[in-house]
Amino acid sequence: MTFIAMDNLINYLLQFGQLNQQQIDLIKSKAKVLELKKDEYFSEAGKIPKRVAFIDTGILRVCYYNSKGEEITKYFIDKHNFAVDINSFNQKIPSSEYVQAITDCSLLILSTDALTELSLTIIGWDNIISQITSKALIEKVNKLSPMLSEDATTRYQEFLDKFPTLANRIPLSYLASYLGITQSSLSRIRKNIR
Amino acid sequence: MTFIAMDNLINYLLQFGQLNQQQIDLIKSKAKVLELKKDEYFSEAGKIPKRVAFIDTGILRVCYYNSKGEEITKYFIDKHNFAVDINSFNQKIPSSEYVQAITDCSLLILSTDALTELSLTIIGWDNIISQITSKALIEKVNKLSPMLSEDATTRYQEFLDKFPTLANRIPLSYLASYLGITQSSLSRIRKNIR
DNA sequence: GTTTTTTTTTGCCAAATGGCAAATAATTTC
DNA sequence: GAAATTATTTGCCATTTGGCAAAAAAAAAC
Repeated sequence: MTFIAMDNLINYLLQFGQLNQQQIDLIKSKAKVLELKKDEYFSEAGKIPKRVAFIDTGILRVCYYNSKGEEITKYFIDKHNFAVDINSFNQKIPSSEYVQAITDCSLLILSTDALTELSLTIIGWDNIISQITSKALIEKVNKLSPMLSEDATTRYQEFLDKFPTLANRIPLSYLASYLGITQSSLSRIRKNIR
Repeated sequence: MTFIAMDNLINYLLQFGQLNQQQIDLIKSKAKVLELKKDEYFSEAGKIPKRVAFIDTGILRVCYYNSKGEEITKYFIDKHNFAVDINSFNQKIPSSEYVQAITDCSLLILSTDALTELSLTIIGWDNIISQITSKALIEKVNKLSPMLSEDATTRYQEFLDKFPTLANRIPLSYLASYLGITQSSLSRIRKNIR
């Protein structure tokens, strides 16, 4: 189990740069397994993030409370991606977001200290991290941008394409706020699609 | 003129890391002034980007054609920011976006070659660029994300707040597609606000 | 396996936005 | 500066989405 998870992490990293066996072993020695049950939080608003997670299995969501006090799901993070409030993590400032498991999750955790050591030890580590960061952010921008000009039904169907099994297992409110519509509207959209 | 522009670039970079005088002089020697007239393109879809621009004065927009063939303005880039299709630039693949001056612009250009030399010569350059990249992308995500749950009038007013003088000087179509609404809807929103 | 609580659906109507075409207004061309 | 072109506004009506509350369904607690 743990073994496969570590390999998934290493394979993910190898997409972005080369690593020799010694470096791979170092990374594996620093990564710790964390199992989260559905609904448990990986990180919370108000706290300075002290670790990043590589999702081996499961799905997380990132959410926050807007100025009207409504809980908004900002995005979902699928397995084989990193989860962290990158802004707060880099700047070492309290996060304004919650990161929550919406299914049972198996994560690999790298602490700030571990990341610092990897950065100091592995030539090219910073470059790998930098590429991963910008790739993830570019994907978010490219996902969000067209959503603005699509109608809610289209946005819902694209969510279904990306997370086919998820729609009926998570609270309607998570999905509605992500899509930018009310719960009742989403409920009607669902009815019309069937 | 040029002098002040260079200082603006250097001051911008210094927000993200230290540079000594020699490094500053090197950067200044590599940056070339480019003046764009309103409506001219800085880069075009289909071409591999070969340079980045620091906007000294003026405003650019990034746009693309969606699957319906509609031209969508993805975002506006204000002065004292970098403009580039970061994804295509990094991956050296053809861009899917146009970057166009929507006012007369004064830009400082860094070519791929110049950037490579800066990267090889200046310790910490890559880190500065990496920080700038992720900051810009995070800002875009944080801008786009709440727009989904706002109504069009609110989105328009936020645009007015950010670019107070621009709204009546650019084609309605640029703004409407950015806001995710039709031209006629935007026209009516304008009328109602007055 | 009831009871309680939470979530989702539905009805009703209002408000927002879209689609299309015609009318104005503004800009460009000659 | 008149004509032609382009951009914006407006009218009309359809569709989408919101707001609120009640009903129904599902999930949780006992």
